[in-house]
Amino acid sequence: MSERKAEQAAGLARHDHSACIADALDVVERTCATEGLNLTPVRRRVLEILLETHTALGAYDVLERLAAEGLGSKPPIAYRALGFLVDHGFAHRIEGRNGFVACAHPGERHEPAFLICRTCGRIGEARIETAELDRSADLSGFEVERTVLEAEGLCHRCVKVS
Amino acid sequence: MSERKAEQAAGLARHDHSACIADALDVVERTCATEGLNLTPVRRRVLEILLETHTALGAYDVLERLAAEGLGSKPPIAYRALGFLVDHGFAHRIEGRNGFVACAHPGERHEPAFLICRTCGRIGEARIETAELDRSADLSGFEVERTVLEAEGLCHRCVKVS
DNA sequence: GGGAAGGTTGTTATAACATAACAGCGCCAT
DNA sequence: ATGGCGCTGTTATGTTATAACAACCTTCCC
Ligand SMILES: [Zn+2]
Ligand SMILES: [Zn+2]
Ligand SMILES: [Zn+2]
Ligand SMILES: [Zn+2]
Repeated sequence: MSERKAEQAAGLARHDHSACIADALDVVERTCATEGLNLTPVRRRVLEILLETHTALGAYDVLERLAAEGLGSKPPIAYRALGFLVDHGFAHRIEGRNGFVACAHPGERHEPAFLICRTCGRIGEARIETAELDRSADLSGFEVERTVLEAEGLCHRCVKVS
Repeated sequence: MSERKAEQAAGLARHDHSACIADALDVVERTCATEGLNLTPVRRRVLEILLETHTALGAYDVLERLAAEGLGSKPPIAYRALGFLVDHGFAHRIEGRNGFVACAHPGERHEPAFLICRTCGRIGEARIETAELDRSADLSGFEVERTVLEAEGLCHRCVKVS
């Protein structure tokens, strides 16, 4: 340990969001192409909807958008598309909010960690760090398969305001 | 950093569970006494119910038990008691399961981390380690207030079986 | 072509989780 | 005694998620 560099969480800092969306879509399209995944119109549209904002959207929020566009109006439509995106790492579920965000690092194998602003709802995605938990798990003979790490607090903007 | 010792997660290892329950109840009772908290019959009973098992119970599981004992039959009864326990650190919410567990370290100020077995459902509670996340948060100017850390996998028993 | 298999969508219905809002009651301090 | 406060009781409703099955399409094989 020691000199590993932490990096800024993606999504919270000022950035070119149009490029952010275009890049993500591009990576997901390529990944689906090379891995034989079927990025259907509904799935693609749900990804676009998630990409519009760095906040967590509920399945029913997404569904409302889909319905307005004639792409489906029943819960399973939204849940299935979201399930596809989450299963393949193109989106993540935010447990603390019963919601979903587009992945900020699609195509890179990673375990995500989130910084969630309780005021404005914006979410930054970092990479995970669980060294001590892993040690604790080892001691218990526990085999970790998946880790949920969500930090709630105030983003740089909302800290100033409060 | 460096020589900090990781500890085994509480709850997964073999232990004297009767003592585990009695100790927890005792600590909570003392804490309530010294802090002027009102550990009412419903609240105490809900804590006991949670303490019976190191797995996550849903609010409706708890409610069923309460109802069978004539202590209340409507959702708010369970949610309010669970809310009290969580607010004062006597129980924790497990986001990934929409459930609740009794705290394994009541009375000690701590941020919990959980090891959740996907097969048997047992949950171990460790203390948290988020050094790198905190660094990442700092870089983003993010002020962390609360952290959810839940690792899912196989406990030592279930690893052997599979 | 016929037809089975697999994958996606469409739809109904219901399950599971959570809270708003208000009424009533006991306690206790003014 | 009465007004405030904290807790419980209750109704009603809101929100999130899934089971189950029907319909349709493409692919692939006979
Ligand atoms: Zn962006
Ligand atoms: Zn914010
Ligand atoms: Zn125990
Ligand atoms: Zn297990």
